[in-house]
Amino acid sequence: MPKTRPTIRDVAVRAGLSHQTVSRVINNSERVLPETRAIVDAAIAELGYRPNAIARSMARGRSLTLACLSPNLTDYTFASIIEGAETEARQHGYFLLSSSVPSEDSFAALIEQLVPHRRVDGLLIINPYSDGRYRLTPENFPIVYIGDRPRTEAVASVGLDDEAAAREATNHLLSLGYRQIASISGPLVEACSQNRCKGYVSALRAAGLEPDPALQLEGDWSASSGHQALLRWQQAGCRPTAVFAQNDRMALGVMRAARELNLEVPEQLAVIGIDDMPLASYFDPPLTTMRQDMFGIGREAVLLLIETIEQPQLARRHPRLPAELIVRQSTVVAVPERG
Amino acid sequence: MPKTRPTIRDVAVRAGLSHQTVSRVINNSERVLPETRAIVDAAIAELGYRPNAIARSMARGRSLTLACLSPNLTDYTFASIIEGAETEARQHGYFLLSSSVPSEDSFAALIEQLVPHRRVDGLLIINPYSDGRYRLTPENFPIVYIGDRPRTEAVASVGLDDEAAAREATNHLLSLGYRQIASISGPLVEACSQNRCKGYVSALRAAGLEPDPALQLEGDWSASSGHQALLRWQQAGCRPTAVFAQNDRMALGVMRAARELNLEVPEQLAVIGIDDMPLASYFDPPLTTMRQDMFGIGREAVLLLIETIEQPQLARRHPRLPAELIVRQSTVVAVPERG
DNA sequence: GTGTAGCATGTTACCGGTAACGTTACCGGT
DNA sequence: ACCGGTAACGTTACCGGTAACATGCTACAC
Repeated sequence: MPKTRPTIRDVAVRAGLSHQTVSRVINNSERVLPETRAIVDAAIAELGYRPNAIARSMARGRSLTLACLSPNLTDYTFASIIEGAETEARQHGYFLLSSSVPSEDSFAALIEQLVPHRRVDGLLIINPYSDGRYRLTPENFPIVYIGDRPRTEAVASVGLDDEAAAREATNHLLSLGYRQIASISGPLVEACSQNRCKGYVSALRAAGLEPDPALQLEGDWSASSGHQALLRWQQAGCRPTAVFAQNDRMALGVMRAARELNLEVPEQLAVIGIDDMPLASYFDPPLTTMRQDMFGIGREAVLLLIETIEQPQLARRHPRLPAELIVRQSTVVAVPERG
Repeated sequence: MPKTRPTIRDVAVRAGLSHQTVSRVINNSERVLPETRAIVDAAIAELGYRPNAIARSMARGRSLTLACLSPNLTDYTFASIIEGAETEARQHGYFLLSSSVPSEDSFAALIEQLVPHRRVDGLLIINPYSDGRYRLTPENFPIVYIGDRPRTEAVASVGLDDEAAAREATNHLLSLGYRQIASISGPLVEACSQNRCKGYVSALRAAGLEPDPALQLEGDWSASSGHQALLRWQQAGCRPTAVFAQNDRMALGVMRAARELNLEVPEQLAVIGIDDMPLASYFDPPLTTMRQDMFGIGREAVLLLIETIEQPQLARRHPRLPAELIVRQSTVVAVPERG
């Protein structure tokens, strides 16, 4: 039993053929007689040969590896995107390196390790505009942005249809009769937050309501920022009857603040979020939200990236995926059990 | 401006030296005169040369890549472990492929793609005993198990000190005066669940109490299994005054069921979990739990794996990390604000 | 019968590094 | 003066594949 794995030349010797013929067989080339192929296949099976992926990458000049750079790996939205991307990548014969790059510095350092050294064939970048990292992305290299739409050409992107999702969330509240609808956004440097604000405003205007600037606050996606927002409205004497939070965590913070203020949800304050995070249905009360298909966004991102790698001349696309309204008890009082 | 990146030979020509001398410089070999090194460094800088990682892997026979195989990437415990592992790996010059392998089949397929093809130098396997995947792990290959302790030798492992964590959780409830303490475990096929049960039982015995089998149920880590557990005890006429759930999600399910049964938490039912998941402090009420350092477990796992790769002769270690009690309002009634 | 096209397979070079060994020059000891 | 040792650098082979071109054979047209 040999300690080192057999190579393509070992198989060739065993089959009594050249290593090039073996290469043709493992690459499904046409130019091989069926009986020759059978001989090679038998030799491969007998020796337990598997082509060395590194050597293949070396010869082809492609690593068949992609990387996904995310602010962190633990946030459920990012993790879902990565899971979707990883699944799709594997189906296309690629592997995915997913890396946590909290700061611009770590982002720059990782780019330097991945791109000039040819470790990966392409990059997926989540939330490139959350800080200055978009300025550090390499040029003339296959890249797909996830979340925000690129401000430059030659980079594809994919994300949620933020404006439509926000409009639908706001319309849901409007259809239930709420008129004093407050909004808490993500950081406004992110186009994603801006677009959700747009959707909120346009839904109000379409209903004949003029958006009140005092009812619009900027958060940072965290539960505590949602919590603070409601307290601030309270202190300012605003009395919203409903809150549209641009993500579920902030919505949860709002509900926590409501409890502290002895406001019943949804009777005195309706709350809607975006995401449908794992335990949203276990919140108190269960959270109405716009479900985002983050897994699907990750898959789509990889499809776009592979397209960019294999067909560089194609125009870059920017698909937006729809969100789905999930009605729970944070906007509608519980209905009696059926049956 | 050349389209292809410069190679080590381009640098050699530019420096008027051999490519081997350039190789010595980029590998910090001793045997180079300082002035020669300066010439090479200058040539490298002028050409913007970066060593090709793939070629290096090829020549050295090592990919400098590790893989982490996890049932999924979205569960916060797994994601934290992966983030810790990825961070530590990068600090040691390795990259980490993290893959979602929900089933035994996908696990086997991925192992086949990674190991015989030499894509990675070692494997991190999360929860190998949650199903039969431990039987599919390759032999004579560097592996570290995360979670359960291996039933075979030659594999290192790292995880929480489950028994101690469970003992401390139970002791916390005992110290508050609770005596009817129920327990809901993870799947009992996982050693981790078994060990937490052991800790629970030993704490009760140490307090002079005989554990009641009727108060011990098996869950599956999901919130709904925690929910069902409390309802089942209720139907069976059991009246626990406190519940130790082996993770936070099940604890959340218990609290949801308590609300449906109009049981006040913690006045009529105290609840403690394990993990300290991100929003545990935003649960209603905020959840008392044993904080698990999953990030640290991931880091430690990579250290063990690199040790296994680089010093195969060393005996395998099995460190266990401690948990930390985080007291919140699900076991202790809210204290008045200080100040 | 011969030129030639086409197919199956072989030979050689190459991808970009590293490793082993070779060469040269200089040094000190006797 | 001769020898052995060693530092500094060069030459060649090699890692395990792929790509381009070469070869030998068969079939067919003229």
